[in-house]
Amino acid sequence: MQQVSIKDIARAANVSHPTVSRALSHSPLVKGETAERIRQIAVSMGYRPSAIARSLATKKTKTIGVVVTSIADPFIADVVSGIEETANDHGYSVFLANSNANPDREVKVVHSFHERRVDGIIVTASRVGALYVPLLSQLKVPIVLINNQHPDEPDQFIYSVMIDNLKASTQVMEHLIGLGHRRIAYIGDQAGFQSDTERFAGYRQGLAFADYPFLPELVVHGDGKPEGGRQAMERLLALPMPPTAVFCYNDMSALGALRTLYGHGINVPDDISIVGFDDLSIASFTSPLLTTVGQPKQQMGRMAMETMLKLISGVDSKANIKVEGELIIRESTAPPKS
Amino acid sequence: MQQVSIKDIARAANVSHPTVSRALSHSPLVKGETAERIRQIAVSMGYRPSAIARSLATKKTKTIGVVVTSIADPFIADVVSGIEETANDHGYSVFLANSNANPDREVKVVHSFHERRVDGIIVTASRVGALYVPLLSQLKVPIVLINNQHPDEPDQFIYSVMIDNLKASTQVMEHLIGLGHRRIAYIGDQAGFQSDTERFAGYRQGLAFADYPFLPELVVHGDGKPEGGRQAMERLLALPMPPTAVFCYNDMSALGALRTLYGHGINVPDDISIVGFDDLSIASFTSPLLTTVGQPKQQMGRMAMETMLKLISGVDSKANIKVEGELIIRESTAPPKS
DNA sequence: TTGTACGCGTTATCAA
DNA sequence: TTGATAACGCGTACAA
Repeated sequence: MQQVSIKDIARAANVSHPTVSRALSHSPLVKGETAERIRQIAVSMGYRPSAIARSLATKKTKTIGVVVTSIADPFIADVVSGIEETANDHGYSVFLANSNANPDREVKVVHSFHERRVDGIIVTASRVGALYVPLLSQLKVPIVLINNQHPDEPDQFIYSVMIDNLKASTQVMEHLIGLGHRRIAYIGDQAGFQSDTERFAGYRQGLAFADYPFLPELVVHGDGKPEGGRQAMERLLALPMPPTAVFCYNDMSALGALRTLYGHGINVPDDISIVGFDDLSIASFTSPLLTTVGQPKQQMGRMAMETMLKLISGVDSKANIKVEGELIIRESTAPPKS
Repeated sequence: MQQVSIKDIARAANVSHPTVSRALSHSPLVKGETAERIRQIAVSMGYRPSAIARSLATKKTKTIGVVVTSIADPFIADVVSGIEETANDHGYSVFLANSNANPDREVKVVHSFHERRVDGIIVTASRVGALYVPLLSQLKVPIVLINNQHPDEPDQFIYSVMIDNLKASTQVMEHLIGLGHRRIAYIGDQAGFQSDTERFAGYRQGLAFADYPFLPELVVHGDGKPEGGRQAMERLLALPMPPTAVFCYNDMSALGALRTLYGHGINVPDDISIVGFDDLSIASFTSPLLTTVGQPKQQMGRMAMETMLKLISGVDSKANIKVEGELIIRESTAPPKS
């Protein structure tokens, strides 16, 4: 008899298992005195309830599944950290699964979560969300998306937490324009990602507000990673008239851009200003420190989990939560040279 | 009847539940013909087995618990990614829990894993391992530690995967000395961490091999994070005779050191060479690119999980796996000036 | 206030 | 090759 069960305790305490069960869950139905005695015996026997058996009986597992495209992505890691913290505080455990943005794997992961009867599923930064959202809603468990890249499909079962990209990127443009920049470039992500689309819209809106012309040659695309940013920046430098400031889709791209400029001996921010997006922790340790848009990453995770808790308990919650970014001005932006 | 169970299938197929169970697990005991029919019905009814019920019956959950000090630590995130991948490939799901290096929380987490009856526990970079290792071994589930910071206590239940710090840091010293450096500083972590102790030992060994004197003033301590590295570097610069090369305990510290040097207008590597340790992805996007020691982070995660799988299946495994680091020479190291 | 009896959805052990 | 029946550890009506 490896694991001690309530029956063992019942035997030791000369009561029935239900009484033990009640005593341990602090039910008012059991006499305080005996309840106390039972609890002491439980502790002395090193009893730990089986969440498995409990789940089978209650039909609740107190677990939630978290799908990420990659846990090695620092942005996502922060979000997950917020989810996990809140979950743990409320007695929930989190299953973590990597999808690698691979549709087959995503389907597999969702099935696995289903079989484990998770009480809810949180998906972060799903790029192929559209593919399996229908699959998800079949499960009839609450689903919360964080920074969903396909917010177009309206589904009453889907809740989301995302940043207000438009507003934040408009602020970036105001900052740059306020410094006196006119030739401002945009290094985007691949086409079709909602966050890129929205940030780009902010870029154009900023230009429009200032009555500056939109110059298509100043818009190049990377891949959201340093390498793409590097190449995109090379293309901008090859222009007959390069920009004096560059607004990068995210910090990772900005890192690549910074790298290219360093390689060309171009000084940031004296020669060219750079702005990122995300405020990854590295942004505070580049040289120069990166001006960027901070997203409350951990908090977004917390909010997603709080939304989840409400949904699980049957309370309705705001379907689409928008959080605000914060422009963090550091060292990579300055007025243009002349 | 929300969830369809094997009983529902049994009814639909006019057989008994055990037969359904056997058919679905491809038992040879059931006639191929009926088995096929049962499986089709199962699919058409959208059946998904309940891992909960299965676990209760089999006493195996096919889950493992992963304790991390912080999932936002990029090193750990990579390791976890390796664990998760391997786990998933073998039908295991992973519970992720943050301990924040907080002993109370670690104990809570371990209890939670116990209650969920995980088949094994992997702990990464535990700094307070000593505190709850006894607690862990009580559970009688396999435990694998990754980069345990307290490998001193020999416990037959504990398995580990760690990097050969001594060897790697000796290589770092050989590289630096080979470039012609004589005044080489060491920026360490806080006292008591095994990896710091070992890397520091490599530092001294490297010095000894070259017959260079060990100069205590060239050893300063950070906190393993950029801020600590920054301050440590300031202290080194304040020396009457600053070093020409600095070996940093890890990349995060090196980032801080780089930052300080940038602030002082000191060129890396022309004026001072810098070496890190870990090869975090940022190391390939600093300016200049960081010379560092690569650790097979994902692979360490995979190896830990593979060890776990062996232990779970009763096969014994190597108790202490040491993996080798790899010196990656990039741009932050060069011969000293004169 | 406590005990009896049953159910949760599977697997396992028999016997048929 | 299949079907009864029990078992896993807990929660919960219902009865006492």
